[in-house]
Amino acid sequence: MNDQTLVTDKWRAAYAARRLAEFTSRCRERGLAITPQRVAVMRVLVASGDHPRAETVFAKLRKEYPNISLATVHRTLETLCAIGEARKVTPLHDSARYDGNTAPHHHLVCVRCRKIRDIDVPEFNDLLHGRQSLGEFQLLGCAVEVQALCGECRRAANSGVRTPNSRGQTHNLKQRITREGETLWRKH
Amino acid sequence: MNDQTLVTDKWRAAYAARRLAEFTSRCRERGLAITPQRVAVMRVLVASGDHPRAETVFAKLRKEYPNISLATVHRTLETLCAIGEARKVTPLHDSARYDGNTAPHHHLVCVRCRKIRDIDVPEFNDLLHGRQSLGEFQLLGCAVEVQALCGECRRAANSGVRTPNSRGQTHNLKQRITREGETLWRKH
DNA sequence: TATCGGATGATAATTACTATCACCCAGGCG
DNA sequence: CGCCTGGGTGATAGTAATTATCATCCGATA
Ligand SMILES: [Mn+2]
Ligand SMILES: [Mn+2]
Ligand SMILES: [Zn+2]
Ligand SMILES: [Zn+2]
Repeated sequence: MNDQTLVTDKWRAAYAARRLAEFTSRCRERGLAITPQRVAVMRVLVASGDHPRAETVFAKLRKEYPNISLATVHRTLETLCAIGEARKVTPLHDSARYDGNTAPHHHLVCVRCRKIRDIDVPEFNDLLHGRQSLGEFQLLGCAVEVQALCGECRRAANSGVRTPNSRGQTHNLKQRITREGETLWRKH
Repeated sequence: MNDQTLVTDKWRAAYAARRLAEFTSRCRERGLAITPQRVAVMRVLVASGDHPRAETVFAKLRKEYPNISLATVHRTLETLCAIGEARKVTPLHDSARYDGNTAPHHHLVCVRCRKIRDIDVPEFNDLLHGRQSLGEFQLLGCAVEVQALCGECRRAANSGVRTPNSRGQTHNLKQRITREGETLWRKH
């Protein structure tokens, strides 16, 4: 883990050009219409090395498309994630989750119901190998989040219920999800 | 990384008892008042193995303290994090952050301004060693989040500006923080 | 036990989405 | 190329999760 581990702007620029070139055909494959807004959101996102939030993408787009709606930006970003053209860096961002366990440990997270279990993998506790800094950054620690499907959700997924957070053309169906193990209903 | 990596309920029960026993003296050291609400939030949190959200803690507390306020629960949970008696599993939960880079990579996050930089550490890409499951969970992947302080924030921290998210006795001072690199002002 | 500053409860305000719905336009068809 | 049609969009209302405000309370110390 040396300074080369920081991804460079140069790499990203070339990567962005390639991804953008493929984008319209990817939409066509998926049956998604190629609208100026959709392309623009993709272009701004893929050109950003800073993991922007919807507001930030919106702000950049407004200069070019003064009439674009923030809702469209939110929708489009979720669509891009759903078709695998983007990812959310913050899959657990919907509400803050607290932990009384201050011992060093890591987490196993069900991507569907967001159940979180503690795991203790000694190997994960020294991933930084005592390294104190990386470029301009002073390193403080690291957290491993293992994405998984819990038993309950695996069964549900197999029986054909769609996974949550996969926004698509059908926003109007209710889905059973569990949050922290409690069962509740949420619109999607 | 075998099944023993899942932390057991038994371990947690013993751990919870110990943490709770130390709690009042820890508050005293920090100059924090020992209120029934504060102790109760700590007790519920440390007894929970499920990384609850504020609402969930609130629901459990209400049975015992019908008059406790949800705001108090939010405040107290943040206080516990600030003094190191708890941690937030979701440090980036405040707004969704998107990434146009779908190549496998991991992230370096400034804990203060929430800048996120890509890092590519080949070693991090095989932490699961091809393992497909853990207990009831089907493993899908994993993400490493390296917590750090960026250069700008390190300088700010050294010059005595308090870190964000450290709720304490002084909620009423404004702080300069940057979000995704943009500079903005936020009340605290 | 009196004092006082931090803590709390009630509630208003804010932030970040998410739903609704009328209208629009991309893409298939002739 | 000019209609059709359903997904896409903009405007806006609604919701969930905090966060701020402030009068009142009460734990800590003297
Ligand atoms: Mn934990
Ligand atoms: Mn990234
Ligand atoms: Zn699950
Ligand atoms: Zn920073």
